[in-house]
Amino acid sequence: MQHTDNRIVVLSNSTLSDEQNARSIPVKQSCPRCTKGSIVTDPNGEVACTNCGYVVTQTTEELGKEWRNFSDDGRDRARTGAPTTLTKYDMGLNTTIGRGDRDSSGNPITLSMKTTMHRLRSWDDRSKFHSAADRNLSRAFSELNRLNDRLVLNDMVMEKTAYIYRKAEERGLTRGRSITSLLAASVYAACRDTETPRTLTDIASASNIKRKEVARCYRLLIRELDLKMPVVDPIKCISRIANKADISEKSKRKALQMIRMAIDAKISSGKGPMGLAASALYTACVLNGENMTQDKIAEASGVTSVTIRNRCKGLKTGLNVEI
DNA sequence: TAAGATAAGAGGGACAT
DNA sequence: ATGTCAGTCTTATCTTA
Repeated sequence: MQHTDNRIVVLSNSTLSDEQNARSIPVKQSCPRCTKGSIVTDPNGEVACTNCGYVVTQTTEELGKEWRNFSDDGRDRARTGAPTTLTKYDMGLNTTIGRGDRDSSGNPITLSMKTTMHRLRSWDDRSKFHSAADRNLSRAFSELNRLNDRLVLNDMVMEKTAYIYRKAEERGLTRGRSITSLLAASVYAACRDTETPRTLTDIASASNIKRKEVARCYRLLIRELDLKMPVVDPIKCISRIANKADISEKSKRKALQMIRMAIDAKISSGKGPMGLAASALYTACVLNGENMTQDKIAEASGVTSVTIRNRCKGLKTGLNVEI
């Protein structure tokens, strides 16, 4: 809210920062109507004149309870049901005919009414999927739940996956492709986007789809939906591998330092970040005299020991490191 | 047993046709 | 659209210390 001379401009609270809000609500201001009383904000958030009761704002926040009571005994405090989510084909906003066999007054319903209700319920269920797209989404999201069981994804990734899949469905990318592979690709994209550490191989094995198929669909999504993915940072890979392989803090720091040098020396471009991180860690361990084999790091990082050796060669020549 | 070397092959990106 | 090419990464196998 803003007071300018004797005009009062009411602004939506959301357009103001907290600081602005704090500054713009006056403690005392003379009333624009009676000019005798003063405008104050009462405990309920209502801004009104103390003399004539003139309310100067209509956009006060509701400060009372936000739940409602749907039962007689007052204990069933409900809000508005489950939150909406993109991971349901109808965003969780459906209505269903219940399965109870009593009417609204609690009396048992007759047998003929029971069969009628049963028939109505069937048709209600059948009419749920309004389009092929709804059916597609419904199947995709039940698949998503299965994947979630195996990959343990958080809500953020789930919602992001659903968002990406919906976009893909809108663009007609589902035509001629299996739901599962496109969904797996969406999951991978969501993981990449939220920087959740899941490899293509993880997702491929969880969804029983060949790695290259998931990769192909993933690239399709990136291309068709213009998705911008954060670049996988070898520095982030370092701590992941180090944790998995139980590598000391000292070697971790050393590896980080080497990665930074490698990036500066421009010998990192075109190389897989995991291989780079793995080789830096291995080299760091050797330099610190830690007992660590290439195979252990290879296992922890998901690249082969051959790759580690090749990257090590590059690091040695590029950074003049002697082992 | 770990490390290193080598070979063959897969798959994708860049580029030319 | 299709083919070629350089470069990366993988699997497999063998040698060396």
